[in-house]
Amino acid sequence: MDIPKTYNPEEAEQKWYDFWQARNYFISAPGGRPGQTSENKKPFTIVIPPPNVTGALHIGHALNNTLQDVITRFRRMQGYNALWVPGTDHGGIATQNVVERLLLAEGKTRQQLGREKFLEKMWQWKNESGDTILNQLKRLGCSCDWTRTKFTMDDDMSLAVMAAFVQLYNNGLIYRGNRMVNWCPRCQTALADIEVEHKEQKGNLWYILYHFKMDNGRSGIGGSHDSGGINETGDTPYVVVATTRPETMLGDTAVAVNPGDERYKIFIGRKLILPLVGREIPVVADELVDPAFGTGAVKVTPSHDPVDFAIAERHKLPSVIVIDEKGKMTKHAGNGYAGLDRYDCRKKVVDDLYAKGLIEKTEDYVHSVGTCYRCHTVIEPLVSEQWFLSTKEIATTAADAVKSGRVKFYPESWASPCIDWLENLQDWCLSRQIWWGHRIPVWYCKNKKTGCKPVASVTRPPKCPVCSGAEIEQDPDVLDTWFSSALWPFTVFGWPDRNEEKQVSGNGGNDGGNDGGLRYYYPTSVLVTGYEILYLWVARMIMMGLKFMGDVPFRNVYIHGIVRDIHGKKMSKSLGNVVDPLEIMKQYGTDSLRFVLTQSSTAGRDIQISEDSFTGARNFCNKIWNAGRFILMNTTQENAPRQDVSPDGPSGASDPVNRWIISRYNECVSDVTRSFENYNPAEASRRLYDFFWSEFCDWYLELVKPRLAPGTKPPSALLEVFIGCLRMLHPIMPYITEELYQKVLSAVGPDESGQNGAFPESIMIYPWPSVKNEMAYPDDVRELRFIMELITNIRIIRAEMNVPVKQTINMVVLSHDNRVPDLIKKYIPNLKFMCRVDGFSAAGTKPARSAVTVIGDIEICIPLEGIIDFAKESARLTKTIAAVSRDIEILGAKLSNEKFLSRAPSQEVQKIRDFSRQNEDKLNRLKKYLETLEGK
RNA sequence: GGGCAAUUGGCUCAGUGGUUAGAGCGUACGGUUCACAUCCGUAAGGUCGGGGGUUCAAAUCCCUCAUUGCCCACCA
Repeated sequence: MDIPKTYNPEEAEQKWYDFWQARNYFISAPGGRPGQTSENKKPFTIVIPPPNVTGALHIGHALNNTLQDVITRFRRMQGYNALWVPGTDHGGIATQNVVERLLLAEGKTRQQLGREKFLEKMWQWKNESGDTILNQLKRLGCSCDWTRTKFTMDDDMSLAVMAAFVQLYNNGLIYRGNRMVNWCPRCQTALADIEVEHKEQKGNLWYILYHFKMDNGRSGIGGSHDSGGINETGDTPYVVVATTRPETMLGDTAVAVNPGDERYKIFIGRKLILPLVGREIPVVADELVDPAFGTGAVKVTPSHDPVDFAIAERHKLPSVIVIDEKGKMTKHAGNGYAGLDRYDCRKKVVDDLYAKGLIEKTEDYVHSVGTCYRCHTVIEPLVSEQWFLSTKEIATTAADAVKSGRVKFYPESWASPCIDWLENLQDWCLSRQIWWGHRIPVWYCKNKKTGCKPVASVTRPPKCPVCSGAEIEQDPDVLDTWFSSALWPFTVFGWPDRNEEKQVSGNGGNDGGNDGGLRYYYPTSVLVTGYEILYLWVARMIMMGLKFMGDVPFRNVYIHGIVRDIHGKKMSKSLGNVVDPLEIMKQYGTDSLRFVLTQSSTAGRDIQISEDSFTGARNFCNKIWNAGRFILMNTTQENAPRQDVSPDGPSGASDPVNRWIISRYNECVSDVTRSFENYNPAEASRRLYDFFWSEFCDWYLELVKPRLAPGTKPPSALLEVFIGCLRMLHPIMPYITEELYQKVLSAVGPDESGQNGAFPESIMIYPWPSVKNEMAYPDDVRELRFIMELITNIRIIRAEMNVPVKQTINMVVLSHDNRVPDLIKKYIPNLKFMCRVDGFSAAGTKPARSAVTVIGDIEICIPLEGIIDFAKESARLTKTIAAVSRDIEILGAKLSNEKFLSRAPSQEVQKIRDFSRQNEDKLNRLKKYLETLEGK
């Protein structure tokens, strides 16, 4: 077969992706995929963390989706009815912002367009570019069931969101209230607490004088202020308050102190005159005030600070709104300030206070300010009427589910932050003052006189259902985009419509995917996601899943980190350190990208990569490719095996080399399977890399070469183990494995029956390799290990003694084992191979027997028998004994080498003696310990 | 202020009580007709952040300190 020297990814990728899709391999229904007879397979389900429709595939998506695909493909091969549900999220504010920016480029705003027209634009944009990221996922090889693709604002999905809202509303868990919320002045909407990002910012702490109202009515401004927080010495006593936001003082309605603070006790209840404004405000006592901060007296601005809001509620203080929803000062800010931007106003207030001598001092102060997670504008806390979800009850249930292990986290360390968050959760502000999203399904009676209560309903009632007559209007706000996301694990399966249907039958019929399979697929098996949306999304899904489905949405959560550049910096366009997965796929192949991401993804930890990382992966692809090339060059229709790995192949059982590689292969299967099952694909990929390259290629293929004389059949293990490796590599590197597998298929050709025997039509549906314990050959493994060590030692000695490669030498091998001569004959039977191993290539004229001569035994021998017998009591101890006894074996080998090294420096000899002594010590201590055990 | 994670060779990372602590990249030396120079062979390079403890045995478990990063919090 004519195979190019290097693997060409681009050629293979599109071809095989189309091939898989054409055969419906990705499709899953409760009864299996179309054309598949129902086999009572267990489901294995993943729902995608839906990327925003705005998204273009970045490296984070690539990591997230590669991991999901690896797990899905693995489980599918393992015999599960594997389903990976794809979809996209409407992305609320983020998406609206994108379109608003586009509009702005045309010089328009959404307000100018109006709600209806603007939404048309949104949909138009969504329809044009919303599939971009899904197509990029296909490029990445994702084996999603595309027939189930969902969008959070699809009609059925929207209805489900409405239904969820109405149910919560009717359960009394959703309420409308005037509360302090995080307001983004740029996005012009409320945000949930979790959507606020806190950033350290340099600022100032201004110490402002608030004078007491004098009995005679004077405000006392202009008095002396040479002392600290309180001044009563002059005729104008005052209190000093510290603030980082002086502009909010215009809305102050009190000054608060801690009730236990002796300094201020006598002032509680007295009146102050608010500087610049002249309003009378009281001094109140509240526990929330920290006496140690600033002066211990705090200004209270109920409208613009959450703590102050709470204080005001307790003390029934009035509130004055001085900042509006655009971040500008209101008319209540007073003359000279109204209409100013909040920061301009801050400056002016400070200037004015200075001018009046009312600022005691200014300190530099670093504090964290809340910013909008979508546009990074500084949040303004504002009181406004919003919809809230009361979370206490459902969050507690969710926390319990995590505590009891109904949801397991990988790594476990993420469980407790999740529990903590749930247990301290404040009510969730659900409403957003934007247009793109699920409009809140609450309807108000237009007839104000009747005083009808608002009604929540999935569909629009024709008239007000309360007074059954008046026109109605819908609440203008939309729901937080994360509300629909929280419902995702069951709405994608058709909730609520099919909630009841399939409960009894369990394994529903094969109706080609019309049935969402809610009860069959839910709870899903695993959620794969980054830790950055643990609270935003994961915790909320658990709450909603338990609320609506009565069970957790997923049994396992695999948390991965974020991808950083090689210096540990976050990737960003402005830093220019972005690794573009599309570019990587183009340059190195999709499999290289997937391999790097899989291999470096230790659960829960960030990974650092640079473009260089992909060179190694590409080389690995090429290694696989060339191993395949070599094997295919030796495979024909006549000599090909037609079954899974077996020692009974034509020349398999008779040759210890094959028994060795089969044993090692079996160990590899066992390890890799366990790693995948434990959600550790990184470990699996490293194990495969090592086995394939360092054992299969470096040793087995080299050992096999001399056995491939023209006219002989290659050992069946050669092809069988190779295919086995391809199968295990397939979840990680789907394309190259399929490409090579297909080449094998055509080399093998159909058997007598006209079929490919045991070989399925695609590696994707080839059942996962099983461990065959009956094919473990520990004796052969031990012997081969010895031979490999021997050959390595010969290489070392040659290199150390600067023996040119082409020069043949006489070697003496010392061993304590008199089977060694036979072993060497057995494994290195002919001259050609010997020369290869030794690095002789051209001048290998001497026969093997004179190149390697074996004599004698080693001198060092410490009796171990007694201890070993005793140690049988404990496997752990046996392991230790094995370790120590091996120390001594190696010591023997080193001492043997010493004889070769006729010019070995005395230093080296000393090293060996030290080593010997250390091991004797180790052994003696162990002996002692064992004796004490025996005594007990 | 609270919490979590990390600290292993020049770099990026594996390694959750037991063989001589591993790999990739980088470095040095040597090698290509015969699957692969996207390759092969060999080497150098680590007192596993510091200190203390538990243990026959510690990179691994405990305590403590240090440094870095992240998350949370009503840092006025």
